[in-house]
Formats: sequence, C-alpha cells, structure tokens
Amino acid sequence: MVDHPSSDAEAAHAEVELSTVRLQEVAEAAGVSTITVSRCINNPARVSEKTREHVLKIANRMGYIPNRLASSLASARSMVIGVVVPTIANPIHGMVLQGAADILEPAGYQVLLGNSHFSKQSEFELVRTFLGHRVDGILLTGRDHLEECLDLLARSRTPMVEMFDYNPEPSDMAVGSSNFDAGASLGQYLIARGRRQFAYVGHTGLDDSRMIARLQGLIKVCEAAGLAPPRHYEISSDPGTGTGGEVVGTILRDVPEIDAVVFAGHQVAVGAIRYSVDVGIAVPQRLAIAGFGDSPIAKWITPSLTTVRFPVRENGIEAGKLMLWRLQGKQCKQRSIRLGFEILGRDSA
Amino acid sequence: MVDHPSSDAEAAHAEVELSTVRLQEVAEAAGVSTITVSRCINNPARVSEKTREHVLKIANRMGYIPNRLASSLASARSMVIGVVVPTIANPIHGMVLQGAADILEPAGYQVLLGNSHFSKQSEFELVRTFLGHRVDGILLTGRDHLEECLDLLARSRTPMVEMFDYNPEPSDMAVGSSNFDAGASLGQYLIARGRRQFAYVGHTGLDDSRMIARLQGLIKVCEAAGLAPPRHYEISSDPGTGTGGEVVGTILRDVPEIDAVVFAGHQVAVGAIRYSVDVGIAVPQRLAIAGFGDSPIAKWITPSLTTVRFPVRENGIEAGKLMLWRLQGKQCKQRSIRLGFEILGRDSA
DNA sequence: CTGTTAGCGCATTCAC
DNA sequence: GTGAATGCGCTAACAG
Repeated sequence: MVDHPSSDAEAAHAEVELSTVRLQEVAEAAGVSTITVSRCINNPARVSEKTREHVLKIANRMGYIPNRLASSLASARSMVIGVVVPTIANPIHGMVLQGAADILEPAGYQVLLGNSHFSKQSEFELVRTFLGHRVDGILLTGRDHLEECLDLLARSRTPMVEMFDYNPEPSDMAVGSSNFDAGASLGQYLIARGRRQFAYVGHTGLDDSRMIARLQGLIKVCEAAGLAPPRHYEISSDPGTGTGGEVVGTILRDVPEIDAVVFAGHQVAVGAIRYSVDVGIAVPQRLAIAGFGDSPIAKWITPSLTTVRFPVRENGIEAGKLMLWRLQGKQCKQRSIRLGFEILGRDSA
Repeated sequence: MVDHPSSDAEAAHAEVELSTVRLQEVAEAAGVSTITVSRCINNPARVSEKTREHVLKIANRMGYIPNRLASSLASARSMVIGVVVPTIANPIHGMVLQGAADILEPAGYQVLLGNSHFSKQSEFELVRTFLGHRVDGILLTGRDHLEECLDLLARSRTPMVEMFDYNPEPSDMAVGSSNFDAGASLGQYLIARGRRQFAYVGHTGLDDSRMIARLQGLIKVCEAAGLAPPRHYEISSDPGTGTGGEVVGTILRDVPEIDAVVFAGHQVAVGAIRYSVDVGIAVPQRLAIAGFGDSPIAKWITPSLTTVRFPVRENGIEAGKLMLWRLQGKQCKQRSIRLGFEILGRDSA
C-alpha cells in the first residue's frame, strides 16, 4: 500500500468509507464541476446523456448520498411535509396518516410527524417546529386551531390542509366529512326508530371540534323533533382504549328515561355494549347504543354497533393530493373537498 | 408613513411580515453579534442573564423561528430521528410509533416517518432517504434487513435500534420480545390443552421475520412433543383489515384432522372466530383458534380469543430511550433489551 | 462573557 | 451543455 494523498482513483474507491461523500468529491472524481453533478441528480434533462451516465455511475460507486439539508437550505425547498395528528395510537388517525403518506412519499416528499395529544397549544408548537424545519407544507387534523397558529401559518405562506372535518371556508385548504351532518343524520336515524331521550358521551380535556360538531348536529335534530336536548356526559378515558363503557350504568341511574346513548367514538361504544351485556342491560330493547367511526370490532361484537362510517383513508389521500397540487402550482382545483359518510344501521340501535 | 431604508426600529416591528426573520436581523435589532443570539437559544447558560432576556424578548417580538436546516447543516446535528414501520394503518405499529414519539419529542427530537409496506427493499430506500436528511438516528421494525442496508447504516455511523423483535446480537441496538419463544409458548399451551394437529396461517408477500419466527417456535414444540409439524397456510389479505378468516373453512376441508389454527396476527384470528361461528364450526370444541397480539376486539368477541400479548407501546418507549442514551453519549446500558409476553388463555383455545 | 473568522454542502444566477 | 462565483442561515473554533 502506497501512502499518498487522496487522488481521483482513491476517491472512486471511497465506498468503504463513511457515507460523507460530498458533491464536490464526486465532481472531482468525475472530472466535472459540482453543478454538473447536481444537475445530473436534480435536473437530468439539462445534462448530456453521456456525462450524466458517467457521473451517476461514479456517484453510485462512491456511495454518494446527497445532503438534503444543504440542498434544502440552498433551494428553499425541503421536500418535507409536516403532519399533525392528535395521536397515532388511534387507528383512525393512523389510517389518515397512512393515506397521506401513500400519496406524498411516491412524490418524493417525506413526512415529519407530530402528535398534538388533542391539545391546540401543542399543535401550535408543532407548527412552529415544523416551520423551523422549513417544511414545504403542513397537514393538520380538524378545523379548530389557535388563532396564533393560523396567523403564523398564513404569514409563513406555508400551504396547509385541514383534514378530517368539512370546512367550506378553510383558511387555506380542507378535506373531510361534515361531522355536524353526521351527528344530525345519526340522530334522525335513532329518532325514526323510536328513540326519544338521548345521552351523548364525549371525552374531557380533548380539543376536538369534531366531537363537538357531532353533538351539535344531534342537538339540532332533537330540537327539530321537539325532543329534549341530549344529556351531555364526559368521560376521561383515552378514546381508542375502549374503556369507559361503564358510563352507561351511571347514565341509566341518573336518568332512567334515557333510551339511547350516542358515543363520540366507536371503541368506547363497543365497550359500552360489552358492559351492558355483562350487567344485563338489554341492547337495543332497553337502550340503544350508537357511535361514530367503524372497525371490525364494531361489526363483530354482539349486538353489532350501529355507527357512522367515515372514509378515513380517503381523508389522508385527498389531503395529500390537495397539497401536491398546490406544491406543483396547479391551483385550479377547489380548496375544500367534502367527503361523505354512511349510517351503518346494525343491531345495537 | 416615512419611506426609509430598514432600521433597527423597523426590524423590531417585523412581526407582521413573513416569518423569514434571520438570526442576523435579530442580532442587529438587539445590538449584539449573531453568535450571541444563537447562544441565547441553544446554550442559554453561556450568556449573561441580562443579554439573554434582552435578546430573547426581541427575537420573540420579531417572530423569529430558527432555521433548523441551516442549524443542522452547520452543527451536523439534525435533531431528527427516522422511523421505519411496515404500515401505520395497523394499530400495533401505530402504538410502537407513538411510544417512540412520546420519548423523542419531549427530548427535542422530531420523527421523520417512513412506511416500508413490509418490503425490505423499501426499507433500504427509506434508510437512504433518511441518511440524506442526516437524521441523528434510525428506528427500524424487526430484525431482518437487507445486508446493504445494515452496511450503509454501519458506514454512516448512524445509531440504529431494531424494534419489536428480540435480538441478542443486534447490529447496533435492539428491543423486543422473542417471537420464537412466543410461538413456542403458545404451542405448548395448546398442546397442554390436548391439541394435536396444527395449522399456521401467515401472510403472503410480507417481509416479516417476526411472523416466521413465531412459526418456527411452534414447529419446535410440535417436534418436541412428537407431533406432526403445523400445516402452513398463507393468505394474501392485509393484516389489520381482519379479513381472510374464511381460510379456516379451506383448512378443515383440506385436512379434517386439524384441531387448532394459529394465526400470525390477531385481527384475522378474530375474523376466523367470527366466520367459524357463522358457519357452525364449534370453537373451541371442534377447532381451537389462537393468534398473536391483543386488542379490545380479541377480548370482546364470542368466544374470546386466546392470544399472546406483547408490550407494544413499551417497544417504542424503550427504543426511544436506547436512542436517547446513545445520542447523549451514555453508552453504559445494554445494547439489547428483552421484553416479555403473556399468553392470554381465553375461550377460543 | 462576547465577538471574529471560516466554513457546513449545495443550488441559483449569470456567464461562456 | 457546462462552469465560476456567490450566498442560503447558522454554528464551531478560537480569540479576546
């Protein structure tokens, strides 16, 4: 082994070294300028086929991995999209995220993840962090955000999509089903089947406007039908764990006239069915139980859960598409996409 | 309004402008050097309390958001951790991810997400992408990876944790339960309860070593007990959808002697229970059904599913902790953490 | 405790 | 089709 300063020949063998090969080293090894190497990777059309092949072969052999930090800094495009979900432990949001990632990743974008834990304040801080990373776009869950957060977003001119709730006048873009309408439809369904006295069970401490919108829809149809407004209960269990169904016991003890309980989610509704069966509350004869959101368990529990199905994955997909359109300058399409929902009338109500 | 070139006074009012305030502008407005502002943010202890307060107040008022691309480039630390999961639509991996994020985010790290879709090749490409982003660490799912992938990881000297499978000799770090042992234990449990002829149902086209390890554990105990090895079936349904349970019909038609079916997952196992009940296969009298992984549905279906519970969220948490330790230079702890599992003997087997 | 100098690795803008 | 100069915004290392 001769001990000489690094030469082109050596550089070409650097594949066994650290993957800290720089653009410049590739350029030297290939006998071209740095910008040519850059173009071979980002703008192949603007380089002759011959040089391109030559350069790419060398880059490959050297194990060159472009430094996207430097690239993003210089070009002001990070190819990263920040996504804020309340939690990924809940499969619903996992699927939204999956939908968005399935659109964005093939387009060359990476997803930077943030969990708001259902807190608008945390959401705001995540947005700040994302802007620090100079993300090219941001996906938020729901339509209810801190004003400062929307302000910041607007001033930074970062494209933003609100997912999972219909919003006809989004601050930027939005996609989702109307949770108000979903609540109203479910209420109508129950009323049509003879229910007269409702309870609604939400979750304490969660900044989740969707759950509130569902209740408001329910309230509206109660009013319209001349019924008493639903009694509002809140439980502190984490939605998604499926615990907290025992609340139906409390409800019936409080207000025995109640003949229908609507849960803000579906997991807890299933838990409530299970609890009711265990303690001998006849579902649906004595008590109707319904929820929002669907899953295999909702279908397979006995009695099966009457619930509202939302096109979950589509939310992420459409949000991703909206974002891509904007990023590619095609601002032609609508800014707000309304998705539907479906009342799944099963055995529990 | 006077039209004059930007002055310090104006800069201090820039909060209504774009959030493209630079460190230098803050420095000028505060009458200090850029490095001092930098230190106020990243190393407050090395600045006098007086200047710090002064500078931070101004930075705040100007709506300054540090550019982490530039920061990362200059400091060679991105404060980003790349995480590869097969899919986030599956709550199991969602919870692992959640556990990891819950540890990493409070420590100031952001999670860059990648979906491998159960493909080792995709995993490799994601790792490349992550390295391009100069992530400070990488979390992978499972212990089976492309050799080139591990090579690249090692050469880049990027800390890495393999999650969700026990690996006594990880290429870097690892955390998880032994899926082999889990398969063996479940097998023993079933054998002890009189089962003699097994079938195992996996999923086609998935690079998932965990599912294979479970089968191998099962094979071992069958051998040890002098039983025929389990018949191996594969279904093409996406695990997590819960579809594909009809396979038990095929199995019993093929090999009527089979008295126990073990599913690689739990969703499909529940689907199989549901199917069996529907078509009149007596569970567990005629056929035992068991799976891996737990969820409310597994407990609430009738008959309830005998399955193996893994400490899912702990996987993510411990992986996050291992990563943090490494990142903070505390290499004292073990490189591999073994988590346990629990056979949940319920009604289906 | 604070400032100066010198990059980090790449892409943009203009030349040729 | 290719290259040279310049800067993206920040921090490391050293100086004072």
